This record gives sequence, C-alpha cells and structure tokens, in this order.
Amino acid sequence: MAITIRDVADAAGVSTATVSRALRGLPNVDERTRSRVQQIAADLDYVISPSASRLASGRTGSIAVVTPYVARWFFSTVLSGVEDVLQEADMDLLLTCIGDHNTPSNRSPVASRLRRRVDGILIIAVPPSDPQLRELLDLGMPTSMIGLTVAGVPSVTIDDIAAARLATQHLINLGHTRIGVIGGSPSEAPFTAEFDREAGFAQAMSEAGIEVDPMLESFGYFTIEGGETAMTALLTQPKPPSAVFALSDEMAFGALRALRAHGLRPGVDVSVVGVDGHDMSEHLDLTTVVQPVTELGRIAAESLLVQMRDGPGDGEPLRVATKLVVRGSTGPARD
Amino acid sequence: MAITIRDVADAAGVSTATVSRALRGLPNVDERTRSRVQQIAADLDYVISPSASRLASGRTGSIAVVTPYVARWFFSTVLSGVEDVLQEADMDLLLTCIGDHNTPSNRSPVASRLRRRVDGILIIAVPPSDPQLRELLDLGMPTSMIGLTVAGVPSVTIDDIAAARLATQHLINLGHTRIGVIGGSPSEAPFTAEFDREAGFAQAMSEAGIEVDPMLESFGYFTIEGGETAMTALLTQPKPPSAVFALSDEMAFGALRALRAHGLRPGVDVSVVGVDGHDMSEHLDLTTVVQPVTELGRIAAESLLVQMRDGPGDGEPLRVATKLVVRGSTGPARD
DNA sequence: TTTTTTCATGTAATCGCTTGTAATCGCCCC
DNA sequence: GGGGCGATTACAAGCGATTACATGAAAAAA
Repeated sequence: MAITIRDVADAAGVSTATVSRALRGLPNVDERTRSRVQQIAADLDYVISPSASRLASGRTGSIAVVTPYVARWFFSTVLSGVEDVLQEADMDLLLTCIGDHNTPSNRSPVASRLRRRVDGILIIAVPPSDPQLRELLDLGMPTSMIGLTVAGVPSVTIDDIAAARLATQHLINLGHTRIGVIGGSPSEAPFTAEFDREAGFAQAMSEAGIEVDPMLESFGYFTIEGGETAMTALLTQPKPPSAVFALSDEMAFGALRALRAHGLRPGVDVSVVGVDGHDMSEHLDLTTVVQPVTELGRIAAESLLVQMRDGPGDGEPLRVATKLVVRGSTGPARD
Repeated sequence: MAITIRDVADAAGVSTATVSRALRGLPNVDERTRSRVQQIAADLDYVISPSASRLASGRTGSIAVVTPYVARWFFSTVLSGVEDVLQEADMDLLLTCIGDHNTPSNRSPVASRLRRRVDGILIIAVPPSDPQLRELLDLGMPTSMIGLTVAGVPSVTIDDIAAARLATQHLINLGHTRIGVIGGSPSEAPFTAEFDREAGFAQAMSEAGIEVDPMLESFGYFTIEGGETAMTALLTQPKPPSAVFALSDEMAFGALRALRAHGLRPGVDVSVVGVDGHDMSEHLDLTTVVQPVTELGRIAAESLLVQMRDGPGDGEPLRVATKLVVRGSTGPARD
C-alpha cells in the first residue's frame, strides 16, 4: 500500500501531528525537526492523501470553473489564464461546461454537482438569464465572474461600453456616417457584453450627432455564420452602410466573408471593425478593439484566491483596459 | 453544519450503511426502504461528502486531463468532447496544462501533483519527447491518450499517414507534380502526427512516381506564422511549387496569407491543402483533411472509463476515419 | 417440520489526515 | 529551588463516508 503520514512519523520518530505541521509549513515546529521530516518524507516518496486531508480540514483545495463552452476562442483563452494562476496556487481546477441553455440537456444541475466539492467558483460569461447562474450564486461560495456582471458579485470584465465607443469613434473619425451595426440575435440569450456594446455604439453615434438608421442594424447569432448573414442583409439594402461595427470579432469575420462574396474590398469599399482581439483577427487583417482575454482569466482567478483568503471584498467589478488595433479592414470614407 | 449521512439515517430510522447502499443503488436493499431513504435525503437536501466517500472507498471519482495548451483550437476542441463524456459519467475533470516544455516552468512536475488525486489520466497530444510523459505513464494508472501513440498505452488518433496520403493524392489527382510540403520546425518537439504526416506525404509521392524535390520542403513552427514563413520561403525560390501540402490547417492558413501577400490566388496560382478541419478552414476556403476532433476526445474518454471498469484492454491504438473536404484553395494544375 | 439459503439490515472498524488540548522540556527569575 | 513561561511535541477526538462481517427473519428445499 501507499506510504501514509504514519510511516513518515514512525521513521522520523515523531507524531503524525508534527509531521503534518512540519510538512505544511505551520509555525511551532523546530526547524531541525522540520527539515528532518521533510527529508524523510522525500526519501519515502510520501504523497499526502488529498481525500483524507480534505475530510479532516474541510477544505477541498479545488475551484470549479463553470463555462458555457470550452471549445470557443474566448472561453478557452480565459480558461488558460485561469489555469495558470490556479496551478501556481496549487489549487485543483474542476472544469464544468453547462453548455448552451437553449439546448437543455439532461445533465444534473451544476450547482448541486459542486456543493461540498469545491471552495470557490469561477464563472465565465454565462448569460445572465441562465437559471443555473442563480443557483450557483445561491451556493454562497466565494465566486468570481469573467465577462458578466451581477450586482454584488466580484467580476472582471472590460468596459464594454467604452470598447464599443472606441470602435465606433474610429469609424466616425474616418469620416463614415452611414454606419451599420451587427449584433446578437434576440433569440439567443444575451451576454452582458452585448447590451453594453450596443449601448456604447449608440452613445458614440449620438455624441457625434449621427442618427442611427434602424435599417442599418442587423442581427444574427454570435458566430461567423451569424455575422455573415447579418452583413449580407445589410449589403442587399438599397442604401448599404459604408462602415460596420460588429459586436464581436467572430461576427466581423463573417462580415468580411460576406463582403468578399459581394466583390467588395474590406477597408476600401466597406470598413469593418470588431471587438475582442481574436487570435485570427491579425491574420484576417481585421481592425478590432483588443481585450486582454488571458489576463481577464488571470485576474479573476487571483481575485478569487484573495477573496478566499481575506473574505469578501467590496464586490466592485474590476475593469481592465482595451485598446484599438487598426488594421486593413477599416479605411477612410469615400465621398 | 451540513447534513451528513447520519442525519439521513436517523430520519429514516435505519443505519448509515443502509443509507449508503440505498443511495448508491447497491443491491440487497428493499425497494421500499430505498425509496424512503431517497425521499428523505432529497427532503433534507443531503449532498454526499466527496472527501469522506473518497477516503473510505479509495476511489476519487476524478480524471485528470493533461494537455500542453488549452487555448489552442485542437486542444480545446478535444477537451470539450472529453468534458461531455466525463460529465455524463459523473466524473470530475481536473484540468492540468503542462505548457510548452521548451519553456520549462517552475511548476511542480505533473505526475506528483496527480498521485492519489485521480483515478485515471487523459493525455492530449503531448510531444512524445516530453519527459513529463514518461512520469505520467509510470504512475501506472488507467491512461488514455489522444493524438499521440506510445506502445502499449491505449490511445485514439486519426491515421495520420493515411490522412497525409489523402491530401497529397488529391493534389496529384489535380495534376500537380511540383508539390511542396510545409512541416514542423526541427527545433520544436515533434508530435507523433508530424512524423506520420510527413511519411504519408512521401509515400503518396513515391507511389505516384513523383520525386520529392528537397528544395520544396520547408519548415517552421506549427502555427500560422510558421506556415507563413515556410510558404514565403517556398515562393521565393527559383522554381516555386504549384501546390503545397501543409501539415496542419494553421500552417495552411499562414500559407494562404503568404500567397496573398505575393499576389497569388489560392487554388488558381498555387493550391494549398491542410490537415485538421480547423473551425476556420471553411471560412478561409481551405481544402483540408478533416479529423473529428471532438469525437477523438469523446472516444478517448469513453475508452478510459471502460478501462477503469473492466481493466486494461489490449492497448491497441484506436484509429478514427478522416475525410477530405475540397474547397477553393485547391484547383487543377495549369500546364 | 427441519435444514438451508437468501435477503435485508445493523455493527463497527477502517480510510489518512487535521487540530484543540494537554504534556514536556529547558531556562530564567525571584 | 520551585514556579512560570515560551516553545515544541504528543495525544486523541473527530471528519463522513464505505464495507467486511454478523444477525435475524423469511423463503426455499429437504
């Protein structure tokens, strides 16, 4: 059988209590004893039993990451930042996808799956309308969220309103006035970001004194296909826009594709700007407002660890800065 | 404090042993007793303590997923398949990134982090040369691998040789004879797939009686940039190829970009084919050999569960089929 | 009826660690 | 020289399940 703390204690001629304290770096252990115990534990190739430790201490040493998807750029990128921090902190990362709640599965509800199993929860961009979200928050555990905000719950996001304004302002500065917007489908559960980005667009337009033509608002799923469909709809109008703000990079990719399909040159015939800073945006030469996605995950994980250590903070959302990266998909308006 | 099995037992007027059996669906429990216990457990909102259960039973109910990256398409897509199956099987999924072993971190070795913590390990496309791989296998736990093969260890992959032949054959069928190949940099730790895809390319060429011009082999990192650099190198030669086989879709994306930068039309001036079936390949109109990546993860997870239940199988690698998807990036050779 | 079997349940011993409390020890001070 | 004190260390009671093994009672076999 495996080596237990008992074996180490016997070999070192001390009690298991001392071994426990010595190995965990607790105070009130003579330094010579400590190093002797450490040495023996290493020699014996002793590995603590997490189950026993958890049962005795009541702490699980693990954190759940709850996310709708894992195979999408934004989510997996956030996840990698989270993973990095948690591994550094020597915490186990329990991954749980709750999937699209449009397609309800027969999976047991997340919240009950997580009770007594983790010390904290990290939630990535779950639509605020998802009923599972409420259940998770009701668990009353330390929680931190990324890409969505709920009053009183710590979260990390970009300032989506500002980001949208930045993007829109860029188009305005280039002289565009017929500016379209590609947003999410009303049939999809909206993310917080979606509202805010639409609001930011509207703000920038009204500040510039440009009226938003309702004909230039087009909606589709928050995917490449969605963007393509929405852009096609805009292009087939009598008076198509000269520039378009897509609420996400993936939608912008779809928009670019639609442009090409119509023989139009991005950045020359029609300008397109997105938000996200998707991996591919550079390669598709897309102008976009970049958000530091890995960093988002990292910050949220760190804030969760702090919360678990020092108790709840003020619950104020953390905002991280975005920046506009201008590429070939946007260019001056032609008169 | 939380409700324990004791509380349920008392409320039901039975022993904790019976509660344990009833709730876990073990035999030798009267059905009336069972349903009464279930009812009471539900009423009391009882949740089993995983730590206690693990300590007592010796099973952890969790599986580690070890992967070099999580924020890359292939890896996160595999992961989503894995997650789906594990959640279905009610297993906890512990995510661990070991990162690039080119940039050794100060992280503690994975293997020791995992001992006594999980019941099985799923390894995604770790380079066979990674020293951590050996340590993981030496743990002697049920293990299943995706995208790499090691003798005697269960694994799931596509037949990379066949996939490469399929891609190459396609170019040959189109009448191309000056066919280049874009492969991985020798300075990078090679994946198993890399060797095999190169071998498949060579096979197809030699079967068609076409000599491989060493000048038409170009190498770079397994990324978009790598593909771009490699393609640029090919194009600046005195006698550039009329078609190119890229060992991965991401490299193919880079190749497409390099083509455009040189004013060449993919599929017309130069044909490009990749392997992977990356999300973006459709949108970039890339001909590619599609591998069912989510399925890979799903199958591997299932095979691991079977292995944990029924003991080790024959250890033969499972191969899943690929298929060629022809798009605009390949076209007939011009004489 | 007697003897087995079978089935449902209870008893109690783990599982390997954490932690509050008590004990020990050397040392200083009055 | 005894009491007090601070620093270490040992004791032992949990933590909340699981699971041999024991126990009856009822059903089946003889």
